[in-house]
Amino acid sequence: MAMANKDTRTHIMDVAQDLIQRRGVNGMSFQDISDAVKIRKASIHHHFASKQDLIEELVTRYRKDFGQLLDGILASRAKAKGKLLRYGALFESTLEAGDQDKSCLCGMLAAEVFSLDEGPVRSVKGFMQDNVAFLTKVLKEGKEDGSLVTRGSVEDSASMVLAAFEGGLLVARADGGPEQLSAIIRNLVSLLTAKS
Amino acid sequence: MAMANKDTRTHIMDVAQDLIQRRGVNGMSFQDISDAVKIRKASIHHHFASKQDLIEELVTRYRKDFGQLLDGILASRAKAKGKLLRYGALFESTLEAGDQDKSCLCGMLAAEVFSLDEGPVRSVKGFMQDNVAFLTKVLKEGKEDGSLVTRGSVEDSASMVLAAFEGGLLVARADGGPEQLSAIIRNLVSLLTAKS
DNA sequence: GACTAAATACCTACCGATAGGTAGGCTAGT
DNA sequence: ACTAGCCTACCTATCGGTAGGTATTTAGTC
Repeated sequence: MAMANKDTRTHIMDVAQDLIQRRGVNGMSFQDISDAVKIRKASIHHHFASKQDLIEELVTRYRKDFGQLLDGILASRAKAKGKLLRYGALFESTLEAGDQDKSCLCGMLAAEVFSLDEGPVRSVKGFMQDNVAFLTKVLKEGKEDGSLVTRGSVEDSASMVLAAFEGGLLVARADGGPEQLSAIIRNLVSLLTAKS
Repeated sequence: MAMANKDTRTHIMDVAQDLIQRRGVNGMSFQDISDAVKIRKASIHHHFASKQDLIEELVTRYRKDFGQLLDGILASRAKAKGKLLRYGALFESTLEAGDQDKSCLCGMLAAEVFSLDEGPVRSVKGFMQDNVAFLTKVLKEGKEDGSLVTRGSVEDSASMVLAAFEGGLLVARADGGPEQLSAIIRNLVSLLTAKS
């Protein structure tokens, strides 16, 4: 049939994403994928023409999946503060998974952005903008229902929250572990919570 | 005499640090250094036995230099909020320098922490702890003189500020540029400022 | 001051390992 | 007969690192 073997293809993508989230783009090689998927290195090229193509599909999928999670949070009945905590839990679950050493895919790619082709770079930027847009909605909502407070422009606050959570992942992974990330998230959400 | 040619040695370190801040550890090669310093690749090994040795010296120097800047801020007559802004300016100046594409050295190394030997990892952790310790002092001071407010433990707040600034560098470099970083810093400092 | 010994700072030439990628063949299902 | 999916075998480029040589400078001794 016309479509590729979805299992192997997805397997390759899953393994590659995992490797990038742990070691970064330049720390991940086709040989690593080959070893994990138990397929010859050359066979990977049957599914993905080049490394950059693989990365592009990876970040596109990640952005889409993450976007759906954000939409789910937006559509939930939770109050704005609850939405913010659920958003934070996405970052926490990334670090808590497996060997507690994974970062956000787009956070890693953002660090190594100059090793990326135009396509992936656009998608990484898009991911950041998606997150800022999401957070802007949540913070606005919280301002209106009186559960959250911000200073300055709401968009800037949204950028700040994204930066804190992405940076939290970075700092916690290198130093304090999942507890530090949780503490960071709790601390910022608390700071954004309106006094009762 | 007994000491190495300081000029070349320092030149290598400067170039290597620059490359890592732009492209990351695994995106920097001895050949890149060779091209920039105009020295044969093999000659780099005369000054640094291995890549990890070079990285180790790099991060040690960075941590020391950054620590002196932090001490300078602590010793200044500025109020706590002013110290926080001066601290933020350190991150801003990193991104604003040159082609506006440099990140914090330790932020980059934190992302690629699993490509590092034990020595460099310890130093990166130490850098994070230095920064949290510094921020804890500043935030405590601000709490006492009434210029800053925090919620929860001051240490957690310090972690959060570090995460936000490191993450701001990451996000801004990939997407919104120096203006986004400045907005993030301003926004968080404003959020931490006591109402007058 | 002249001669020697050693160390410094670089060089050319090379190493094995690995990087991403290509060519072409085999096999099984449509 | 065709194609999807995987294979072996191989390519060139580059990686970090090594071996060994050559000037040049420094230090010590007569």
